[in-house]
Amino acid sequence: MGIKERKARQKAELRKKILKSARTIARKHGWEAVTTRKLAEKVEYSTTVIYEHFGNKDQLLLLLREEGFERIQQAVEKSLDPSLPPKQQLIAAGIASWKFAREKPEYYQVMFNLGGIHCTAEEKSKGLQKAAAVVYRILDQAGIADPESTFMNWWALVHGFIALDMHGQMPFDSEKMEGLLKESLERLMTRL
Amino acid sequence: MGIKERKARQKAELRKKILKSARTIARKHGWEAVTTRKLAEKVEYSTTVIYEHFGNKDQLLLLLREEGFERIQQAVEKSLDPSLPPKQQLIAAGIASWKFAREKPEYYQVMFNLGGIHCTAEEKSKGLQKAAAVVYRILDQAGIADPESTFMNWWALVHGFIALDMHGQMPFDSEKMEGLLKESLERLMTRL
DNA sequence: TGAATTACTGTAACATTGTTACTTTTTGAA
DNA sequence: TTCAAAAAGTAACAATGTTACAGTAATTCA
Repeated sequence: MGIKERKARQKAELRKKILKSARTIARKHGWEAVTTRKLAEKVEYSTTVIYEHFGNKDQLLLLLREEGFERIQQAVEKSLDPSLPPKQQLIAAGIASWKFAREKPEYYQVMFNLGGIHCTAEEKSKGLQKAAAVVYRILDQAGIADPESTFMNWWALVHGFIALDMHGQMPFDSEKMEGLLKESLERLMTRL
Repeated sequence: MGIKERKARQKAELRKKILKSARTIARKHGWEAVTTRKLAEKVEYSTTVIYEHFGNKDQLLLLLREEGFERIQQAVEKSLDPSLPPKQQLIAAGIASWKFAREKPEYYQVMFNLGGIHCTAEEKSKGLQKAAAVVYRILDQAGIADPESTFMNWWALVHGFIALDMHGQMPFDSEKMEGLLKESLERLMTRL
Protein backbone atom coordinates (compact mmCIF):
# COMPACT_ATOMS: atom_id res chain seq x y z
CA MET A 1 0.00 0.00 0.00
CA GLY A 2 2.49 2.51 -1.19
CA ILE A 3 -0.25 4.75 -2.48
CA LYS A 4 0.21 7.34 0.20
CA GLU A 5 3.91 7.24 -0.34
CA ARG A 6 3.53 7.66 -4.07
CA LYS A 7 1.21 10.58 -3.55
CA ALA A 8 3.54 12.21 -1.10
CA ARG A 9 6.40 11.67 -3.51
CA GLN A 10 4.46 13.20 -6.38
CA LYS A 11 3.48 16.13 -4.26
CA ALA A 12 7.05 16.72 -3.21
CA GLU A 13 8.18 16.44 -6.81
CA LEU A 14 5.66 18.99 -7.96
CA ARG A 15 6.72 21.27 -5.16
CA LYS A 16 10.32 20.99 -6.25
CA LYS A 17 9.33 21.58 -9.84
CA ILE A 18 7.52 24.78 -8.94
CA LEU A 19 10.48 26.10 -6.96
CA LYS A 20 12.84 25.20 -9.77
CA SER A 21 10.57 26.88 -12.32
CA ALA A 22 10.56 30.07 -10.28
CA ARG A 23 14.35 30.11 -10.30
CA THR A 24 14.53 29.37 -13.98
CA ILE A 25 12.16 32.18 -14.91
CA ALA A 26 13.87 34.58 -12.51
CA ARG A 27 17.25 33.79 -13.95
CA LYS A 28 16.11 34.24 -17.53
CA HIS A 29 13.74 37.17 -17.23
CA GLY A 30 14.16 38.60 -13.74
CA TRP A 31 12.07 38.14 -10.64
CA GLU A 32 9.38 40.49 -11.89
CA ALA A 33 8.57 37.93 -14.57
CA VAL A 34 7.86 35.27 -11.96
CA THR A 35 4.06 35.28 -11.77
CA THR A 36 1.72 32.68 -10.39
CA ARG A 37 0.25 32.10 -13.83
CA LYS A 38 3.60 31.56 -15.51
CA LEU A 39 4.62 29.18 -12.77
CA ALA A 40 1.40 27.24 -13.18
CA GLU A 41 1.85 27.09 -16.92
CA LYS A 42 5.41 25.85 -16.57
CA VAL A 43 4.40 22.93 -14.36
CA GLU A 44 1.22 22.38 -16.38
CA TYR A 45 -1.21 22.91 -13.54
CA SER A 46 -3.67 25.66 -12.74
CA THR A 47 -2.63 28.62 -10.62
CA THR A 48 -4.33 27.29 -7.52
CA VAL A 49 -1.60 24.69 -7.15
CA ILE A 50 0.75 27.44 -5.97
CA TYR A 51 -1.57 28.32 -3.13
CA GLU A 52 -2.10 24.73 -2.11
CA HIS A 53 1.63 24.18 -1.84
CA PHE A 54 2.88 27.49 -0.49
CA GLY A 55 -0.03 29.51 0.81
CA ASN A 56 0.91 32.47 -1.32
CA LYS A 57 3.65 33.82 -3.53
CA ASP A 58 5.55 35.45 -0.69
CA GLN A 59 5.87 32.15 1.14
CA LEU A 60 7.27 30.58 -1.98
CA LEU A 61 9.85 33.34 -2.29
CA LEU A 62 10.73 32.98 1.38
CA LEU A 63 11.41 29.29 0.82
CA LEU A 64 13.72 30.11 -2.05
CA ARG A 65 15.45 32.65 0.13
CA GLU A 66 16.15 30.01 2.75
CA GLU A 67 17.29 27.63 0.05
CA GLY A 68 19.65 30.35 -1.14
CA PHE A 69 21.17 30.82 2.30
CA GLU A 70 21.68 27.07 2.59
CA ARG A 71 23.38 27.01 -0.76
CA ILE A 72 25.70 29.92 -0.11
CA GLN A 73 26.62 28.32 3.17
CA GLN A 74 27.52 25.09 1.40
CA ALA A 75 29.49 26.98 -1.22
CA VAL A 76 31.43 28.86 1.44
CA GLU A 77 32.11 25.77 3.51
CA LYS A 78 33.32 23.90 0.47
CA SER A 79 35.77 26.70 -0.26
CA LEU A 80 37.42 26.52 3.14
CA ASP A 81 40.69 24.75 3.77
CA PRO A 82 40.87 24.14 7.53
CA SER A 83 44.62 23.71 7.35
CA LEU A 84 44.97 27.34 6.32
CA PRO A 85 45.19 30.17 8.86
CA PRO A 86 41.80 31.65 9.80
CA LYS A 87 42.50 34.93 8.05
CA GLN A 88 43.11 33.13 4.80
CA GLN A 89 39.86 31.30 5.30
CA LEU A 90 37.96 34.54 5.79
CA ILE A 91 39.31 35.76 2.49
CA ALA A 92 38.32 32.51 0.83
CA ALA A 93 34.84 32.78 2.34
CA GLY A 94 34.39 36.25 0.89
CA ILE A 95 35.52 35.19 -2.54
CA ALA A 96 33.27 32.15 -2.41
CA SER A 97 30.29 34.33 -1.53
CA TRP A 98 30.96 36.58 -4.47
CA LYS A 99 31.33 33.61 -6.80
CA PHE A 100 28.04 32.22 -5.55
CA ALA A 101 26.30 35.50 -6.32
CA ARG A 102 27.82 35.48 -9.79
CA GLU A 103 26.77 31.92 -10.48
CA LYS A 104 23.31 32.06 -8.93
CA PRO A 105 22.23 35.69 -9.09
CA GLU A 106 18.57 34.75 -8.81
CA TYR A 107 19.26 33.27 -5.39
CA TYR A 108 21.26 36.23 -4.17
CA GLN A 109 18.54 38.60 -5.34
CA VAL A 110 15.79 36.86 -3.44
CA MET A 111 18.06 36.60 -0.40
CA PHE A 112 18.59 40.36 -0.21
CA ASN A 113 15.61 41.88 -2.02
CA LEU A 114 17.76 42.96 -4.91
CA GLY A 115 16.67 43.82 -8.40
CA GLY A 116 12.99 44.50 -7.93
CA ILE A 117 11.97 41.59 -5.78
CA HIS A 118 10.64 42.32 -2.31
CA CYS A 119 9.56 39.74 0.20
CA THR A 120 9.70 40.22 3.93
CA ALA A 121 9.76 37.72 6.73
CA GLU A 122 8.57 38.70 10.15
CA GLU A 123 11.05 36.34 11.78
CA LYS A 124 14.81 36.39 11.21
CA SER A 125 16.06 33.98 8.58
CA LYS A 126 17.35 30.73 10.05
CA GLY A 127 19.42 30.09 6.97
CA LEU A 128 21.09 33.48 7.19
CA GLN A 129 22.00 32.86 10.81
CA LYS A 130 23.50 29.51 9.98
CA ALA A 131 25.48 30.92 7.08
CA ALA A 132 26.73 33.75 9.29
CA ALA A 133 27.73 31.19 11.89
CA VAL A 134 30.24 29.73 9.47
CA VAL A 135 32.06 33.04 9.30
CA TYR A 136 31.70 33.60 13.04
CA ARG A 137 33.37 30.25 13.66
CA ILE A 138 36.42 31.31 11.68
CA LEU A 139 36.49 34.68 13.43
CA ASP A 140 36.50 32.76 16.68
CA GLN A 141 39.41 30.61 15.55
CA ALA A 142 41.29 33.75 14.64
CA GLY A 143 40.78 35.02 18.17
CA ILE A 144 39.20 38.28 17.11
CA ALA A 145 38.42 40.60 20.01
CA ASP A 146 35.13 42.04 18.73
CA PRO A 147 33.69 39.36 16.43
CA GLU A 148 30.40 41.14 15.77
CA SER A 149 32.02 44.32 14.51
CA THR A 150 34.51 42.42 12.45
CA PHE A 151 31.81 40.25 10.99
CA MET A 152 29.76 43.26 9.93
CA ASN A 153 32.87 44.79 8.41
CA TRP A 154 33.53 41.64 6.47
CA TRP A 155 29.92 41.31 5.42
CA ALA A 156 29.52 44.92 4.34
CA LEU A 157 32.63 44.65 2.22
CA VAL A 158 31.56 41.43 0.51
CA HIS A 159 27.94 42.48 0.09
CA GLY A 160 28.98 45.88 -1.24
CA PHE A 161 31.08 44.35 -3.97
CA ILE A 162 28.35 41.91 -4.89
CA ALA A 163 25.53 44.47 -4.89
CA LEU A 164 27.42 46.96 -7.04
CA ASP A 165 28.45 44.18 -9.37
CA MET A 166 24.83 43.09 -9.75
CA HIS A 167 23.78 46.65 -10.36
CA GLY A 168 26.17 46.75 -13.29
CA GLN A 169 28.54 49.23 -11.70
CA MET A 170 31.73 47.18 -11.71
CA PRO A 171 33.86 48.29 -14.65
CA PHE A 172 36.24 45.33 -14.37
CA ASP A 173 36.44 41.80 -15.66
CA SER A 174 36.08 38.82 -13.34
CA GLU A 175 39.75 38.39 -12.55
CA LYS A 176 40.38 42.02 -11.83
CA MET A 177 37.34 42.21 -9.62
CA GLU A 178 38.30 39.05 -7.74
CA GLY A 179 41.74 40.52 -7.17
CA LEU A 180 40.25 43.75 -5.89
CA LEU A 181 37.93 41.97 -3.48
CA LYS A 182 40.79 39.82 -2.28
CA GLU A 183 42.96 42.87 -1.62
CA SER A 184 40.16 44.52 0.29
CA LEU A 185 39.61 41.45 2.41
CA GLU A 186 43.33 41.15 3.07
CA ARG A 187 43.43 44.76 4.14
CA LEU A 188 40.66 44.06 6.59
CA MET A 189 42.30 40.88 7.89
CA THR A 190 45.86 42.05 8.29
CA ARG A 191 44.72 44.95 10.40
CA LEU A 192 43.03 42.90 13.07
CA MET B 1 0.24 88.39 -21.65
CA GLY B 2 1.63 86.42 -18.76
CA ILE B 3 -0.84 83.65 -19.35
CA LYS B 4 1.67 81.29 -20.87
CA GLU B 5 4.04 81.99 -18.05
CA ARG B 6 1.37 81.34 -15.45
CA LYS B 7 0.46 78.10 -17.15
CA ALA B 8 4.04 76.98 -17.35
CA ARG B 9 4.47 77.84 -13.68
CA GLN B 10 1.39 75.90 -12.68
CA LYS B 11 2.48 72.95 -14.74
CA ALA B 12 5.92 72.98 -13.11
CA GLU B 13 4.33 73.24 -9.69
CA LEU B 14 2.10 70.25 -10.33
CA ARG B 15 5.07 68.32 -11.59
CA LYS B 16 6.97 69.08 -8.42
CA LYS B 17 3.96 68.15 -6.34
CA ILE B 18 3.71 64.77 -8.03
CA LEU B 19 7.39 64.03 -7.47
CA LYS B 20 7.13 65.10 -3.87
CA SER B 21 4.04 62.96 -3.36
CA ALA B 22 5.85 59.92 -4.72
CA ARG B 23 8.63 60.45 -2.20
CA THR B 24 6.21 60.99 0.65
CA ILE B 25 4.29 57.81 -0.08
CA ALA B 26 7.49 55.83 -0.61
CA ARG B 27 8.90 57.04 2.66
CA LYS B 28 5.77 56.21 4.62
CA HIS B 29 4.67 52.98 2.99
CA GLY B 30 7.51 51.84 0.74
CA TRP B 31 7.94 52.16 -3.00
CA GLU B 32 5.50 49.36 -3.69
CA ALA B 33 2.74 51.60 -2.36
CA VAL B 34 3.55 54.27 -4.93
CA THR B 35 0.90 53.70 -7.59
CA THR B 36 -0.29 56.00 -10.32
CA ARG B 37 -3.74 56.14 -8.76
CA LYS B 38 -2.48 57.09 -5.31
CA LEU B 39 -0.28 59.75 -6.83
CA ALA B 40 -3.21 61.16 -8.75
CA GLU B 41 -5.37 61.14 -5.66
CA LYS B 42 -2.71 62.91 -3.64
CA VAL B 43 -2.45 65.79 -6.11
CA GLU B 44 -6.21 65.71 -6.73
CA TYR B 45 -6.05 64.99 -10.42
CA SER B 46 -6.92 61.96 -12.50
CA THR B 47 -4.31 59.32 -13.24
CA THR B 48 -3.72 60.57 -16.75
CA VAL B 49 -1.86 63.55 -15.37
CA ILE B 50 1.08 61.28 -14.58
CA TYR B 51 1.36 60.23 -18.19
CA GLU B 52 1.07 63.77 -19.50
CA HIS B 53 3.91 64.88 -17.27
CA PHE B 54 6.24 61.90 -17.26
CA GLY B 55 5.24 59.53 -20.05
CA ASN B 56 5.03 56.62 -17.67
CA LYS B 57 5.79 55.57 -14.13
CA ASP B 58 9.30 54.42 -14.91
CA GLN B 59 10.25 57.82 -16.26
CA LEU B 60 8.97 59.42 -13.08
CA LEU B 61 11.09 57.06 -10.99
CA LEU B 62 14.10 57.75 -13.17
CA LEU B 63 13.68 61.46 -12.53
CA LEU B 64 13.61 60.84 -8.80
CA ARG B 65 16.71 58.71 -9.16
CA GLU B 66 18.55 61.58 -10.80
CA GLU B 67 17.25 63.95 -8.16
CA GLY B 68 18.62 61.56 -5.56
CA PHE B 69 22.07 61.52 -7.10
CA GLU B 70 22.09 65.29 -7.19
CA ARG B 71 21.10 65.43 -3.55
CA ILE B 72 23.69 62.95 -2.35
CA GLN B 73 26.29 64.87 -4.29
CA GLN B 74 25.30 68.08 -2.55
CA ALA B 75 25.31 66.36 0.82
CA VAL B 76 28.77 64.95 0.21
CA GLU B 77 30.17 68.22 -1.07
CA LYS B 78 28.78 70.06 1.91
CA SER B 79 30.52 67.63 4.25
CA LEU B 80 33.95 68.25 2.76
CA ASP B 81 36.52 70.51 4.35
CA PRO B 82 39.05 71.37 1.62
CA SER B 83 41.61 72.34 4.19
CA LEU B 84 41.73 68.76 5.42
CA PRO B 85 44.00 66.16 3.81
CA PRO B 86 42.34 64.23 0.95
CA LYS B 87 42.21 61.01 2.90
CA GLN B 88 40.24 62.68 5.64
CA GLN B 89 37.89 64.03 3.04
CA LEU B 90 37.31 60.58 1.59
CA ILE B 91 36.31 59.39 5.02
CA ALA B 92 34.00 62.34 5.43
CA ALA B 93 32.46 61.65 2.02
CA GLY B 94 31.70 58.07 2.99
CA ILE B 95 30.11 59.09 6.27
CA ALA B 96 28.06 61.76 4.51
CA SER B 97 26.78 59.21 2.01
CA TRP B 98 25.68 56.92 4.79
CA LYS B 99 23.97 59.76 6.60
CA PHE B 100 22.17 60.72 3.42
CA ALA B 101 20.86 57.17 3.03
CA ARG B 102 19.70 57.22 6.64
CA GLU B 103 17.92 60.53 6.25
CA LYS B 104 16.42 59.97 2.81
CA PRO B 105 16.09 56.22 2.43
CA GLU B 106 13.43 56.59 -0.25
CA TYR B 107 15.97 58.35 -2.46
CA TYR B 108 18.68 55.80 -1.87
CA GLN B 109 16.27 53.00 -2.66
CA VAL B 110 15.24 54.41 -5.99
CA MET B 111 18.87 55.17 -6.79
CA PHE B 112 19.96 51.57 -6.36
CA ASN B 113 16.80 49.52 -6.87
CA LEU B 114 16.63 48.60 -3.24
CA GLY B 115 13.66 47.37 -1.29
CA GLY B 116 11.38 46.19 -4.03
CA ILE B 117 11.61 49.00 -6.51
CA HIS B 118 13.01 48.29 -9.93
CA CYS B 119 13.49 50.82 -12.67
CA THR B 120 16.12 50.59 -15.33
CA ALA B 121 17.64 53.22 -17.53
CA GLU B 122 19.20 52.25 -20.83
CA GLU B 123 21.73 55.06 -20.54
CA LYS B 124 24.12 55.57 -17.64
CA SER B 125 22.95 57.97 -14.98
CA LYS B 126 24.36 61.46 -15.43
CA GLY B 127 23.77 62.24 -11.79
CA LEU B 128 25.65 59.17 -10.66
CA GLN B 129 28.61 60.11 -12.80
CA LYS B 130 28.66 63.61 -11.38
CA ALA B 131 28.42 62.34 -7.83
CA ALA B 132 31.22 59.87 -8.50
CA ALA B 133 33.29 62.69 -9.93
CA VAL B 134 33.31 64.38 -6.54
CA VAL B 135 35.05 61.37 -5.03
CA TYR B 136 37.34 60.97 -8.02
CA ARG B 137 38.47 64.55 -7.58
CA ILE B 138 39.57 63.86 -4.03
CA LEU B 139 41.29 60.66 -5.09
CA ASP B 140 43.16 62.71 -7.64
CA GLN B 141 44.21 65.22 -5.00
CA ALA B 142 45.47 62.35 -2.90
CA GLY B 143 47.61 61.21 -5.79
CA ILE B 144 46.25 57.69 -5.86
CA ALA B 145 47.94 55.45 -8.41
CA ASP B 146 44.88 53.49 -9.53
CA PRO B 147 41.90 55.77 -8.92
CA GLU B 148 39.30 53.50 -10.51
CA SER B 149 40.15 50.52 -8.31
CA THR B 150 40.33 52.66 -5.22
CA PHE B 151 37.05 54.30 -6.03
CA MET B 152 35.30 50.97 -6.43
CA ASN B 153 36.83 49.85 -3.15
CA TRP B 154 35.55 52.95 -1.44
CA TRP B 155 32.16 52.67 -3.04
CA ALA B 156 31.69 48.97 -2.29
CA LEU B 157 32.53 49.59 1.34
CA VAL B 158 30.14 52.50 1.72
CA HIS B 159 27.35 50.89 -0.28
CA GLY B 160 27.75 47.61 1.57
CA PHE B 161 27.27 49.30 4.93
CA ILE B 162 24.28 51.24 3.68
CA ALA B 163 22.59 48.30 1.97
CA LEU B 164 22.94 46.00 4.97
CA ASP B 165 21.74 48.77 7.24
CA MET B 166 18.66 49.26 5.07
CA HIS B 167 18.03 45.55 5.04
CA GLY B 168 17.87 45.66 8.82
CA GLN B 169 21.04 43.66 9.33
CA MET B 170 23.06 46.15 11.33
CA PRO B 171 22.86 45.22 15.00
CA PHE B 172 24.35 48.52 16.20
CA ASP B 173 23.11 51.95 17.08
CA SER B 174 23.94 54.97 14.95
CA GLU B 175 27.09 55.99 16.74
CA LYS B 176 28.58 52.54 16.85
CA MET B 177 27.83 52.05 13.17
CA GLU B 178 29.29 55.38 12.22
CA GLY B 179 32.43 54.49 14.15
CA LEU B 180 32.66 51.17 12.38
CA LEU B 181 32.27 52.70 8.96
CA LYS B 182 34.86 55.31 9.82
CA GLU B 183 37.36 52.68 10.92
CA SER B 184 36.78 50.74 7.75
CA LEU B 185 37.33 53.80 5.62
CA GLU B 186 40.46 54.70 7.57
CA ARG B 187 41.79 51.21 7.05
CA LEU B 188 41.26 51.65 3.33
CA MET B 189 42.83 55.09 3.26
CA THR B 190 45.90 54.50 5.37
CA ARG B 191 46.88 51.56 3.20
CA LEU B 192 47.11 53.51 -0.03
C1' DT C 1 -19.56 -4.18 -7.27
C1' DG C 2 -21.73 0.25 -6.45
C1' DA C 3 -22.70 4.29 -3.52
C1' DA C 4 -20.86 7.83 -0.56
C1' DT C 5 -17.39 10.52 1.02
C1' DT C 6 -13.06 12.69 0.53
C1' DA C 7 -9.19 14.80 -1.81
C1' DC C 8 -7.75 17.04 -5.69
C1' DT C 9 -7.92 20.24 -9.65
C1' DG C 10 -9.76 23.72 -12.60
C1' DT C 11 -12.81 27.71 -13.72
C1' DA C 12 -14.14 32.00 -13.14
C1' DA C 13 -14.35 35.83 -10.65
C1' DC C 14 -12.47 39.73 -7.55
C1' DA C 15 -9.58 43.78 -6.56
C1' DT C 16 -5.43 46.11 -7.81
C1' DT C 17 -1.97 47.55 -10.96
C1' DG C 18 0.05 50.31 -15.32
C1' DT C 19 -1.69 52.23 -19.38
C1' DT C 20 -4.46 54.36 -23.14
C1' DA C 21 -8.50 55.48 -26.29
C1' DC C 22 -12.14 58.32 -26.07
C1' DT C 23 -15.16 61.96 -24.25
C1' DT C 24 -16.00 65.98 -21.75
C1' DT C 25 -14.74 70.29 -19.93
C1' DT C 26 -12.15 74.39 -19.80
C1' DT C 27 -9.81 78.15 -21.83
C1' DG C 28 -7.92 81.73 -24.78
C1' DA C 29 -8.76 84.15 -29.04
C1' DA C 30 -11.65 86.02 -32.97
C1' DT D 1 -20.61 85.16 -28.13
C1' DT D 2 -18.59 81.44 -30.60
C1' DC D 3 -15.15 78.28 -31.72
C1' DA D 4 -10.80 75.68 -31.98
C1' DA D 5 -7.30 73.94 -29.04
C1' DA D 6 -5.65 72.51 -24.78
C1' DA D 7 -6.46 70.18 -20.47
C1' DA D 8 -8.67 66.88 -17.71
C1' DG D 9 -11.59 63.03 -16.69
C1' DT D 10 -13.95 58.52 -17.69
C1' DA D 11 -13.90 54.10 -18.67
C1' DA D 12 -11.85 50.47 -20.47
C1' DC D 13 -7.76 47.10 -21.42
C1' DA D 14 -4.50 43.48 -20.05
C1' DA D 15 -1.79 41.53 -16.37
C1' DT D 16 -1.24 40.57 -11.56
C1' DG D 17 -2.20 38.03 -6.79
C1' DT D 18 -5.82 35.67 -4.75
C1' DT D 19 -10.01 33.00 -3.60
C1' DA D 20 -14.86 31.11 -3.79
C1' DC D 21 -17.02 27.74 -6.07
C1' DA D 22 -17.70 23.75 -9.00
C1' DG D 23 -16.42 19.64 -11.06
C1' DT D 24 -13.67 15.51 -11.24
C1' DA D 25 -11.05 11.73 -9.57
C1' DA D 26 -9.90 8.72 -5.98
C1' DT D 27 -10.71 6.26 -1.80
C1' DT D 28 -13.63 3.99 1.43
C1' DC D 29 -17.37 1.41 3.01
C1' DA D 30 -21.53 -1.53 2.65
